[in-house]
Amino acid sequence: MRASELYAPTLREVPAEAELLSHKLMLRAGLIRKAAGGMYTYLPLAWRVMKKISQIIREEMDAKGGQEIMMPITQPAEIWKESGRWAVYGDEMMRLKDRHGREFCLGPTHEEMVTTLIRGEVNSYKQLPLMLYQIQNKYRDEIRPRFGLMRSREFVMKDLYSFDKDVEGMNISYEKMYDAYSKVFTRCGLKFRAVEADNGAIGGGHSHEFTVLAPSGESSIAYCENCDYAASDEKAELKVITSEVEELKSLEKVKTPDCHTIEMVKNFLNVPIEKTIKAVAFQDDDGKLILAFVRGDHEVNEIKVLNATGALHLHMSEESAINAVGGCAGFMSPIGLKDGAIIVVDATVMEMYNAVAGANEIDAHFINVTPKRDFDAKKIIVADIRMVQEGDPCPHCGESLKMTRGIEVGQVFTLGNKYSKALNVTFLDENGKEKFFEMGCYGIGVGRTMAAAIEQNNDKDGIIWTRAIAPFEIVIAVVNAKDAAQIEYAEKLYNELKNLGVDVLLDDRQERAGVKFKDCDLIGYPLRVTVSPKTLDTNSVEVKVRKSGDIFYYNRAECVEKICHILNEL
RNA sequence: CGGGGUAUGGCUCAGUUUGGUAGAGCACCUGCCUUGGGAGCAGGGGGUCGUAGGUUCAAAUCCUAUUGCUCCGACCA
Repeated sequence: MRASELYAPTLREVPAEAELLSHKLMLRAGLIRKAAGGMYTYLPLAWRVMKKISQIIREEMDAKGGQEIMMPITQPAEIWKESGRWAVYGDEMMRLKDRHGREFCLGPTHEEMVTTLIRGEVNSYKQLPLMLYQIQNKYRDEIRPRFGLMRSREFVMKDLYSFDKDVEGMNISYEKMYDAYSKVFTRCGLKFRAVEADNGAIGGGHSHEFTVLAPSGESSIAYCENCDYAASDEKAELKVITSEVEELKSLEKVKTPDCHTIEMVKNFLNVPIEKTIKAVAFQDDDGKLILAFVRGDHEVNEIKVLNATGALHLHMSEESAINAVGGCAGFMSPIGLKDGAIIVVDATVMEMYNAVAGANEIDAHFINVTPKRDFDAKKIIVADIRMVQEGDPCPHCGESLKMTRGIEVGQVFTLGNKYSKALNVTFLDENGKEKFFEMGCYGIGVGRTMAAAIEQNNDKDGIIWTRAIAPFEIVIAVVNAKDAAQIEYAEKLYNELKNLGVDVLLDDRQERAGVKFKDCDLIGYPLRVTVSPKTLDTNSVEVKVRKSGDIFYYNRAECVEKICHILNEL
């Protein structure tokens, strides 16, 4: 490919619409252009990257027995009504009607499609396991598309669906996909973690999110450097922190004028923050008051509160609800409250001795609170309800957890028979018994993977592609393209490399050298070979590694071999 | 859906307060010059100022409505 023929409109200035670094770089480097909110055209460079990522995915899916298919983007409403998700999916689903008024949607996902595909066709356990996948556009009418390809309304996704005869088989398929995903993201040169995730409404099975580590990511994860443990911040389990047993002092009420925050109480009474108990008041959808208590230096994890109480949604409570049970905002504790509230106490709080907690009256706190003694065990729920913090012990090995942010690029989870049951799709097992398929589904955002790679690999000059997914592996920059000698020299080298199967771009544009160098750095080809009057004089070439900035000079005779060698190291 | 911002040439923006007939830089075209880090000189093309109403002798500018985009929040496989 010649740069003079390549459609890659680079920009000097950043369009105002972009905020995220990867988004800015993709626009500036001429990778993408916006068509509408959350919808982008992939220009040649981006599409080359996407094709390379897709190919890696294909190879790894096929290696596990996956078979590629292509299902329609447009799906009939009937199957969604049958599974019950036509109503559940809400505004996020793009809906349309044909000329006869029949309802369709643009597929946000394809469980219904693939499950009904095999309905009546796969009838025997002998045909299992089966893994089908596609790489195709998905549609989700996001409330707020943003960050370019990170959160768009139309996006390219690989989705694979596994069908097994039993849970055991399903778990094997899951493990295969977990392994395949690790290989895919490793080959893409990404630093990532497989993060334990919540299965949410589906429940029961396993779920991992494959998260690329990047400070700009939308999700926050806790991970351990000592073992493999990693979990989303909301999912991260926490062990009880025990404190040294102390001699119990008697409960005492003290005046704490105007001390309605933990910080003020701590300072006023001059106690360490670890000796204080904090209250957070929620109400569920029915208006039921839920009081959550954690140690003063901890934060409440709302998801865990939901799980502990069985509530479906939480919002901050009205003051009147607090007053109704004899509480007092800013000065609350479980001691002496009237019935009517669900009280959830973090397990770590139950291990505290002689602590400070609210007295349920204005400007007063209790001191010497020992929850084991002073809280009414019959009226409280004890559970892990705190949010993980940096330095908390790993639930697997006990080492300190680290916190980081990440971009979710893939997810694997087991579905069980949720969809086969809803859509009534069965087969006959060894005993001639009718059974529902045990399914799993596994997604990778292709565009998001590309964006994440940029987010993780860039510098002030632009993108730094890893070789495996670079739009071109090498660019040959001709300093003066009007000089026939340089062009001729470069073309010869270009052909040699091309014949060896190297993915090479010849920058033969009649631009000044500075423009070419800037573009090369911005687009981020892993290797740049420069042909100039200087190199011509010495019958050599200059090779620059984008990532390290290292520059090498090689004689013409040995340069092809040397270039291939460097390439293999990248 | 709530709150803010914004809309002027392909891009970045000025001009709006105080109405007077549209500007800069970059990009583009032509020529010259130049070729190791987004050069220089000269000439040139391109905008019904988001849209629709209204006020006015006169509207990019003031008023009303509407739409797109964007940020924060809520929400989110």
